[in-house]
Amino acid sequence: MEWTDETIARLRDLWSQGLSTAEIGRQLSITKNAVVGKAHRLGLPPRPSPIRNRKAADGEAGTTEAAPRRKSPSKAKAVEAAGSDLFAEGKDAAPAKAASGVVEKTAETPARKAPSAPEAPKAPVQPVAAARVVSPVQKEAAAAPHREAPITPPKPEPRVAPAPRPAVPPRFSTAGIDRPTRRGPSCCWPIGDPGTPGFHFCGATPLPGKPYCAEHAAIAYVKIRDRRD
DNA sequence: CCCTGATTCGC
DNA sequence: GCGAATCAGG
Repeated sequence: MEWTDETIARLRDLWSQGLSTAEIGRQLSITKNAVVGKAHRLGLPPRPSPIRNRKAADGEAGTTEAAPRRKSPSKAKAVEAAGSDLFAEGKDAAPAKAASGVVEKTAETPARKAPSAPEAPKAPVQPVAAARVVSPVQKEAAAAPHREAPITPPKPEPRVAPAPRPAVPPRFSTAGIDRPTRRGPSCCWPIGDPGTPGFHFCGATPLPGKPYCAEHAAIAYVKIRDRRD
């Protein structure tokens, strides 16, 4: 995966908007693992994860286990490697088991529920805008690749949801982020890193029904259009 | 079962 | 650095 400044910017954008990793991955045509991995490397703020930290609050009894989370995949290998030592004889360890595409990735479920709106995290992250629900459209596009239209290509049709004006009430200090002076629609393409002093939005006049101006809409949606396979 | 994100580790 | 494999909670 080529992590260009563009893709990273989009990753950060989508990430800060609270989209799920899988969703981000879909929009970027990468796996959620890639998204999560990259997000971590970028040091993006972790979003409420389904799994709790085993010891969110310490002070419990017991204790000796500082970090027994080491099960890790290496175990399989360790067994495989060291297996010849103890258990080699009686039975084969049969290390292969989970490897088979167990859950896989829900390849292309035709009818997927729209990504539920992520709850606002209490963490110091600030959702800048509502999540863009674009998946259904994508699915639609992908679901109907079979179109006999040699001479009459159906209208290009924006593959993105209209995305109503978010109009996010500034509950926290937005000082430093230059907001559009007027209240009309403005391009909300993020410039810079959210949370840093220089961060701001494009602010140009967006395309009708789109959250971005022509320039950024091209960047934002080209991949989506391209990703349909 | 499905979803989710986190972590590890081979590449 | 990257991401698949894996783990683990809801």
